[in-house]
Amino acid sequence: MSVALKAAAPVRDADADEGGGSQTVRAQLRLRELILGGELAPGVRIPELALVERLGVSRTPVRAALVRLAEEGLLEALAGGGFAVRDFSETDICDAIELRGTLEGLAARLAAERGAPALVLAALRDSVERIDEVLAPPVLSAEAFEAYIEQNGRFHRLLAEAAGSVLVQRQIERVVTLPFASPNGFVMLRASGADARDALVVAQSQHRAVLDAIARREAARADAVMQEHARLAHANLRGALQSQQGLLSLPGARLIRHAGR
Amino acid sequence: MSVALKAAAPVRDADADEGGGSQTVRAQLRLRELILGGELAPGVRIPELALVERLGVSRTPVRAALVRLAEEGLLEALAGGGFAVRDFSETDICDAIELRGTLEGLAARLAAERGAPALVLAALRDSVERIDEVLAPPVLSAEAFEAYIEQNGRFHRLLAEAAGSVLVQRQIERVVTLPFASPNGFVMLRASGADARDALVVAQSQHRAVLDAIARREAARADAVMQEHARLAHANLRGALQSQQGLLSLPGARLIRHAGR
DNA sequence: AAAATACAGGCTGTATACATAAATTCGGTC
DNA sequence: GACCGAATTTATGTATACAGCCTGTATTTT
Repeated sequence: MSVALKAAAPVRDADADEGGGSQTVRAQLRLRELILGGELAPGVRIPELALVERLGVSRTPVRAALVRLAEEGLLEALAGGGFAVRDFSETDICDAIELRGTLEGLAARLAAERGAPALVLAALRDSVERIDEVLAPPVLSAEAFEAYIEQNGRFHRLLAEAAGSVLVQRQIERVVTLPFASPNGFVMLRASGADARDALVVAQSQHRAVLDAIARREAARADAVMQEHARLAHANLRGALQSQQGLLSLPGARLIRHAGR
Repeated sequence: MSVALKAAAPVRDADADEGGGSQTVRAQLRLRELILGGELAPGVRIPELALVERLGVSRTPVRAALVRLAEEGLLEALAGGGFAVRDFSETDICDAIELRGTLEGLAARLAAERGAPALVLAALRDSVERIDEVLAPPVLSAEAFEAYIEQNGRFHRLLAEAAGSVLVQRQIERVVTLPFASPNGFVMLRASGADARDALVVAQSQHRAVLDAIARREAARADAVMQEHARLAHANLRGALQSQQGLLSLPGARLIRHAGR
């Protein structure tokens, strides 16, 4: 009973002091890593005590983290109590991509209709320019890909902000939490392909188009372009599903339920 | 310390045994009622102990309910810990309506593209027929309004189901949780108006149009009609904001932050 | 032999006790 | 009289103890 001996111990324990936040936040982050890393089998109940052991915190923050991640959609609440890792079908992934496209389209439309804040617009322009620089050389290095992923993520975050609606922003954040729905979800597994740069060039042209549409207040165009932008991920998904080994490199690949099982 | 005396008492207490579910679910429902009823001032921190007293359960389920409702968007997590009731601007309400329209449009589009399950389609038809019956008489009774609200809610729930995507369904449910974003949000405060029946007739014509579009697999039409359908709420909102007293009758009216404050 | 029931084990849901951090108030000093 | 600091009070975050429920297994009965 090493746990029992810890009674009345100071909160800040020596072991596992990685995250900066509270125990709950740390547990939530660590647990998400565990899920996305595929270390917890989908569908089977996760005993809370197992997580207490693995995460090094007591049941209360574990439980809080479980509830949070269930609301996030990564876990499902079981009938007899407790939680299990959700698994996602191919259709679910398509839906998630479509959902992101729809919501980002809405964000772009609202930004165009109402006008985005000058600061956000400037940041968006900066983001696009930086991606231009990244894509300038005819062959991309690994660092270039890294930089693209960072700026791409920034662009999409800024776009969600540009709508000026916390509600829309929250909703987008929630969808993007699912690993395959992330704007960067399928980017990395294209890194090896010969047409890797071409795919990013196309995506970047859409970035520029959306930005232009928002600046010119062309709402319908902004919406349409952003929806199409998300659909790039569909093509990437199809490609990834054919070359099996590519799929395994993306975060949360183990959560995908294959037809066989 | 009446609370302390309850120590080791059986879980099923005699008092406040309304809801059937667990303590947490009961606390969540009761707390939502409290928030929507405007009994908790927006912006100020809610002491957990106050809720323990009002809800008659211990801190653990109270805390769980707080976390759930924060994820739902009705509460905001404060910087120094704890939670407070969120308040919503007029823009937020518009956004919520637009968001619902966009997501329900997506659901309708997906249902049209992929084909809705026969059972769901039949239920949708039944729902529309029942609303037809409700709207048949030239003057509507209070019971008729009640019946409309029930069937309208059923129609929208079924539509979210018709897309065949749990992801989309969940997302819609989340938006609808906000009182003013509900499909029935502004229906009741039109009950008194002279053109009350006319508004419902228009809405019903759109119900029929969406259903027709889904059945004929006309995806773009289904999407467009559903978006326009949600925009009826915009007009209702404008009307409600002009005649002040109407606003107070809708659930969660106290959460609306007025320009003055 | 098969099915149903009873028992046991473990797990979750719930309640409370404790420690730490924050806010407010009171007292002292400038 | 006003401002700053310290102490007290309170509230949250965390840990654990307890009780009911579900599940799985074994035994008994038909």
